Amino acid sequence: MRHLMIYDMIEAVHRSGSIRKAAEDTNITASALNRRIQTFEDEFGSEIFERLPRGMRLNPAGELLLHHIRQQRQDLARVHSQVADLSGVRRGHVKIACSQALLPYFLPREISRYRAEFPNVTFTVNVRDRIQAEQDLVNFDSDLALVFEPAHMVDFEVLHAVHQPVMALMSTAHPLAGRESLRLRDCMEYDLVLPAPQFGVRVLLDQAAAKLGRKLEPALETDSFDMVRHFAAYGQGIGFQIPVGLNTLARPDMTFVPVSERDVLGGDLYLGHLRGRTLPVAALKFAHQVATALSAARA
Amino acid sequence: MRHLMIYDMIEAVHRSGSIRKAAEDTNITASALNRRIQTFEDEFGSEIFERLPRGMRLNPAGELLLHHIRQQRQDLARVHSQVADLSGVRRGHVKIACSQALLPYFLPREISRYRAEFPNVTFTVNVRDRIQAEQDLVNFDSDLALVFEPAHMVDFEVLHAVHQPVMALMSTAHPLAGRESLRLRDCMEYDLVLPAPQFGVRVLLDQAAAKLGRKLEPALETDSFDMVRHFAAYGQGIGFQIPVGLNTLARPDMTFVPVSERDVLGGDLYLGHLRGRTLPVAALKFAHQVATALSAARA
DNA sequence: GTTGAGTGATGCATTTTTTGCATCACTATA
DNA sequence: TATAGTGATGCAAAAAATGCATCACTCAAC
Repeated sequence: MRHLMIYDMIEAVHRSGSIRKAAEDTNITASALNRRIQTFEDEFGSEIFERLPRGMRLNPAGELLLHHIRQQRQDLARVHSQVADLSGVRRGHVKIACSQALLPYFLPREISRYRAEFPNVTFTVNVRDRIQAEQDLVNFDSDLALVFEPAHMVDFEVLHAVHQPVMALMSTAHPLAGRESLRLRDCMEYDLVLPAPQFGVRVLLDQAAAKLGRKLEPALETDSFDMVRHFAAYGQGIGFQIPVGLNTLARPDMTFVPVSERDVLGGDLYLGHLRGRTLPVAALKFAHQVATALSAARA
Repeated sequence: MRHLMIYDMIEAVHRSGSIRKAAEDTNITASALNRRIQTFEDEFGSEIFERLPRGMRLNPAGELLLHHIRQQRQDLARVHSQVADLSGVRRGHVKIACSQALLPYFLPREISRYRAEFPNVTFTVNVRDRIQAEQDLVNFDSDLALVFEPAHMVDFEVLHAVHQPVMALMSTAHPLAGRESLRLRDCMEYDLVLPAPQFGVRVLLDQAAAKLGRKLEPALETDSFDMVRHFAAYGQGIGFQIPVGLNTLARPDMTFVPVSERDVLGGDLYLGHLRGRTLPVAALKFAHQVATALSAARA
């Protein structure tokens, strides 16, 4: 798409903040790039960059244009994807922003299942918290977001939602292993290993503890869900996670016990995309597969 | 926007159905145009035109692309409009598809009121029936539609709706002139002048007559609302129209009497745009003005 | 202050791309 | 079977984009 090169150039200047740096990324001379920008501004009818002594910065007009550029590029990708689908071969690239819990089991399984059928579709997966994920959609950095307990949902259009109770995880040797269900106050008798306060599971647990007039004092607090699992597996601590982040078969040395909904209500896992967007076929069909898988997993 | 020239060329070829004809419209040689199309198809990754012995026709991939082109052009117009608004001067072009009833009084008044404040905004007004209006929105041929009793409303996003009772119009000399309200069967004693069957007002009247077990037999049936008004003014016939298509001041020789809602329920006049679209500032603000005017007129 | 390293802008020669002309191969229609 | 329409293409000319060298300017460090 040679005729859209100017858009790449504008984005490059925006990213690097200077024509000279952007020129390197674009494999072009600074003078050529400079004149492309100038010519474009002439045609566009107004400047899109502020000229600062230290470089270039988008002005408000440029910000509006940038959003248009991203949107139109995404829509072109959608067209490409649909055209490929016309000829029976599904092609495309799917960008996903997701909560950490989806990383270890769920997404790898779903992606490889999908790629078994459509090997020409490639994926990008980025870990994003509840706020960043939505921002990613707005900036067209991601096609799909899969988020536990999202924050705003303003620009978020829900494709599918499933309820996720909070599960306690522990070594099979743990005194509480084998119970059908756990009360939160039972857990608090033992060492706790909790995700950092910004994560959805932690927010739910904190709220539940507050309701009991208690405060959770974790033995280990981490921003890595991997760490939570491993510490719970080898130590005597109790970790917490939602079902989609767990896999019974993969961890015979661990037990997963639901925390009673009388204490912790659980939260919702949302699959969605940017409000009003038309997804490329590849992304849309993957979303359907994920939605089906989520429903099946719950049952 | 030189870099979007290729899109104009593609549309030109699509419209004229042949490279040679399109070349004339584009002020370019057929050979140059031909090679631009070929180069584009190479970059795009698939052909977008079928080569027929009699010319070129878009293939399915081309249809998808064409829709993208129109959409992105409209979105660029939106950006331009918003950028102009940034500098305080509102610029832009507003394309309106509307029912015939809006033409004589309502739209001219609103457009000139708007242009008094924003003289740099220009307008296109096209008369479209209830089905065509929605199609216009889908093809990005119109920004706004103002339709009485729309048909599908699938791709139609409603900005505003007002109820419009059906009014009977007649010369002040007509025997029924001066009544506060009319029953449909009273009208049927006299010559009727009705719009053609596809129009909203007619549909409502036909339904009402059917409910009475009668069938309307107009003395004059026409697809021109102008004709309805004039015939009713000079002859002894009774015409029908919705309030927004009438202006008491402009026609002292005519009387407008509401038809009882016990017979004819009236219909709704909808203002809207293509579902999911972001309108240019010029169009959006005009829509607000129209919405306000419609509400005020009803009161 | 002075200096130096960074910025964007610009004149000019060179390279690349686009265009126009002439012509070919093909196909319906009369 | 002639004819008038279609798209495709080789080649030279025109136009556009690029690269190099350099200017004018700002800001931070000395």
